[in-house]
Amino acid sequence: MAKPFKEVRTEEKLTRQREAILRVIREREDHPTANDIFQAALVRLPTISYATVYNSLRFLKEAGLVSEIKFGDSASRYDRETCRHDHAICNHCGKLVDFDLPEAAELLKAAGRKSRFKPESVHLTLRGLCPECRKA
Amino acid sequence: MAKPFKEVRTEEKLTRQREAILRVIREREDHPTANDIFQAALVRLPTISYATVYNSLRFLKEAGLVSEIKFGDSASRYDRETCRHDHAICNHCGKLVDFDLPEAAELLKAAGRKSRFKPESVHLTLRGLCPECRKA
DNA sequence: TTTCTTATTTAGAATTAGTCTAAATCCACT
DNA sequence: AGTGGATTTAGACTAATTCTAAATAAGAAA
Repeated sequence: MAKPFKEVRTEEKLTRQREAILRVIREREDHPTANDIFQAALVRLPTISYATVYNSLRFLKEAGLVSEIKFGDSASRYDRETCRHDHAICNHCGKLVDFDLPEAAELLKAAGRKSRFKPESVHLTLRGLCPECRKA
Repeated sequence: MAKPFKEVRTEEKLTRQREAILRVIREREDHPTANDIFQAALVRLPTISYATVYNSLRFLKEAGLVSEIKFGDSASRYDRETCRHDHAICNHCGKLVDFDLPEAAELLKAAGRKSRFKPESVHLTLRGLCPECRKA
C-alpha cells in the first residue's frame, strides 16, 4: 500500500537542506524531535546547522508538508502526516501514536457550543497504556 | 455561590510559601504562569525565590490542589480547577478558557478503541475565536 | 531549653529548546 | 564575470525550568 504523502510542488523552493529534512521525516515511522532530525540530517549533509533545521521545519510546516506536534513536556515532534488527527501517549513508555476519531466534526461543534468560541480546530489527546505496556 | 475548592488536609505540609502560592492561584480568575505567580507571591513574601515557586507548584499539583496546563507554546499555566475539563484557546488574542464536555466518558472509550491504548484520560483542546474576538 | 534530624527555602548556576544575528554562500539573471 | 535576493551557517542569546549546595526552619528527643 503506497503512502499518499502530499506532493511537493516545484514552485516551493525545496533546497538541498529542506529536502533532506523532509526525507528524514518521511522515512521515519515515529515522530522525531528537531534534534533527532538534526542528527539524521548530519549524515547526509555534514555541514548542516541547527538553525537550518529549525528554519526548514518552519518552511515545511508553512508549505503544509509536515506538521508539528507540541505537548507541554519536552521538545516539539514533527509528523509527516498533515491531515487532522489525534494522538495517544503512553503513560508508561512515552510512545506516541496517531489515530483519527471520526466524530471530530461533531466534537468541534459541541466544543464550540460549550465554550462559546467560534471553533476552528479541535485536538484530542488520549493518555493511557500502549498495547505493549498494558500487558506488563 | 461558594466556590467548592478542594479542602486543604492538615497532614499536608502547607508551609507559608506554599499557602501563599495556593492563594494566588485561587484568587485569580485566569490561568497564571509560574512567573505571574512569582510576581504576585513576592508581594506577600518579599524573599520568596523562583525555585520555591516551582517546588511549591509541584507539591500542590501532587497534593491535587492545583493543576498544570501545558500547551506547546510558552510557559505552563496553573489552574485552581482540578476536576477533568477541557480548554479553548483563542487564535486571535490567546485567551484561555475552561469548559467541560459531558461526552468525555464516551470519547475516552472511542479513543481507546481507535488507538488500541488502555485509556486513562482524555484532554481536548479547541482553537478558535473567543466571543470578543469573533465580533472584530 | 539544647540538640539532632529532616524538610524546605534560597540564590544562583546549569540545562534545554528554540530564536536571532550577521557574515558567508548560493543561485538565478544580466 | 557581476549583482541582488534568498538561504545557510556558527554561535550568541533568550525563556522556561531544573538543579545544586548552603542556609534556615521546624519537629522530635534528650
